[in-house]
Amino acid sequence: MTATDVARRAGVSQSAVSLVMSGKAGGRVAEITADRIRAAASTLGYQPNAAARALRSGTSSRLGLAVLDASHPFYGLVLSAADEAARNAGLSLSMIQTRGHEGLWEQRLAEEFSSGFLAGGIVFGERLTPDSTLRAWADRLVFVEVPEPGFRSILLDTAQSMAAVVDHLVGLGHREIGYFAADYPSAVFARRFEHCVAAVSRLPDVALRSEPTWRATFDVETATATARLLLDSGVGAFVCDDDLLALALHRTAAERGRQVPGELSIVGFGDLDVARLVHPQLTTVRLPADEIARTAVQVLADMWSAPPLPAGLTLAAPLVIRGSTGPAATAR
Amino acid sequence: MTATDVARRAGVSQSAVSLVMSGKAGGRVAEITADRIRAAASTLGYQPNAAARALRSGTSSRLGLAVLDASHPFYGLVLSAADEAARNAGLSLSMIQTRGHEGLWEQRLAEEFSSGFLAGGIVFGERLTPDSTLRAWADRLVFVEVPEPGFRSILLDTAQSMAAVVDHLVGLGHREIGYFAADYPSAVFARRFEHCVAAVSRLPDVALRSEPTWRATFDVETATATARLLLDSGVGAFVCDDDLLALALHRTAAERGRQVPGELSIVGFGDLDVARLVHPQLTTVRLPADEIARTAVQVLADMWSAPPLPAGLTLAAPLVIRGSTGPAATAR
DNA sequence: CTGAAAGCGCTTACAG
DNA sequence: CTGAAAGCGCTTACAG
Repeated sequence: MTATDVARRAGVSQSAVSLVMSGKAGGRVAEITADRIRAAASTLGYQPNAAARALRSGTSSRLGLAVLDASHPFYGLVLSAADEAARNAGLSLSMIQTRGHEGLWEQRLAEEFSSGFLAGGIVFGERLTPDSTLRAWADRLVFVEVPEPGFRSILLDTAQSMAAVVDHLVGLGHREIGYFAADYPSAVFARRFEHCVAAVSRLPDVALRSEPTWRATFDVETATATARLLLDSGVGAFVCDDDLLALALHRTAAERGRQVPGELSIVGFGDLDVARLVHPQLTTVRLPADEIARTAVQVLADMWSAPPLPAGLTLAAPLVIRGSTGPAATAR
Repeated sequence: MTATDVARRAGVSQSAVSLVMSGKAGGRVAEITADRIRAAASTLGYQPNAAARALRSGTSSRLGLAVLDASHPFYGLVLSAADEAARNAGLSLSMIQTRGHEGLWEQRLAEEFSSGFLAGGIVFGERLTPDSTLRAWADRLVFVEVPEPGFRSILLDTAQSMAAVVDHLVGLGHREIGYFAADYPSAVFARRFEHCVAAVSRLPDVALRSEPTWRATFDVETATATARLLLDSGVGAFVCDDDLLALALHRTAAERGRQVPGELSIVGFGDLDVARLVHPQLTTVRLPADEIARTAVQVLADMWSAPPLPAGLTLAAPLVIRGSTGPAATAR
């Protein structure tokens, strides 16, 4: 089933079929002829061959989305939102997971660009290696959450978020704040911690406590083991790099009969659905997955259809106050 | 950067480059020549054009994975596991979300087959429409969780799982079991409910209660609203179509001060990470995302390299007993 | 407004 | 063992 088959059936040339099917017929094919072609294509169930189109034109209508870890619920939200945004823009979406593809995902993405598979790409929370082949496609890439010099980026105002988190806890009377860190090398978490340090250092009489052992991967067992250390520390308020870590702490506290928020305040990062599926519900920083995804898709879509947006955009990540934070025990 | 460039640099023909790069040179190209070609390709950073390859050969090394809803954590696990399994088999993976693409995902998948983009496809929890264009690719597709006549399938033994769930609850003294249903038209949930009905009907003196209003989408607000109805019913044990529904019930019970498992037993479906991030941890049926994904990838990989596996495989989905189920209040 | 033709970068018989 | 050549199904100047 090729354009030639459709052309034969409609009694026209293959070129005419191509023009009509690709929507570039405007004024170049008589409307009545175009109708005949569309009817024939529909009858035969014709679908243009994407490989041939990509090879010949070097373009496609597909976006690539690179995420750290497809199994983390946050990226599920991103993926779903990006899929919808892409569909609305007449594009389709292809995901690539970078974790487990270290040193390979850039090459694979580059290969898909040079093959004409991808029109653009969105990279979440990753940096490029110094001599990455991807650097040749700077005009088709958007980086999210971690800025990459020379590329467009969409950042989150986590400085602001952390200031709100710290102010909230201090307002509740907490003077010592612990930090529960994610044990991954990603720059995303490094930035969160730095911003928390900065937010605390604005205030006199407030201390941020972090220990080398106060870090965990998102694996439940590991996170739970670390959570026990945090509980033993006696610190009354914790900021966590991720909702999953916050929930591990939340659960371990419940298991030990430590009241949340009476004896322990917990703040997460992400605002996953599960942040509202525990009691008390989790106070957390909302990372706007849908807004990020929509914006990233739009930045790419605009690259070839409208004046470019500014190279760097920063989105707000607001603090959502729920039940897991409360007055410091000493303040009551 | 094409094969011709590499050929020029290595002083050979473009055909020789193609043979070497595609690994089909065995005995047809002198080893010393092949080395020269690989060196030249490496120096130039050559990567074969996938679109040209797909167009010419009609084959690729990419699998398509269709899931209902990329934002549900379960599919994150599936995606991540399938990605790893595909990588180990020398394949890559492309995801498509069916929710939001109703009536379109089949067409898109078919288009990718006919374009030579996809070597095979895995379809999760979906049925084909009667005259789907995908039916032409029966030999490249595997259906998961919902059988599709004429296609290979990987099923879960949910009949067995539900029997274990019901026996567990009955063993704890529960004689009335409520069913918290997922409000989606998918055959997946219809099967779970049927199997639960069958499991209960084996036993005298045990009743399954389900009401038209006892159903919810996975949206936290909706699930919570329904959970309140369930709590009002006075039923002491609930089987839920999904962990997310179970957690909504779990949380709502905690909010109202209803003891779990003292006054209410809850069983989920899925065994997501979050099932262990609440207190008490959730008793649930473990859906083996990793095993499913590995098996599906292997079935497809074997299609073109080994004797085919039996057309239908059934994997166990074991009950994992944790803290959210306990003796019936009346039994104590 | 319409069609014949070149060519995208590969793979793969085929001839040497 | 090596290379010249056809052809996958499109897009896109180009000629009419």
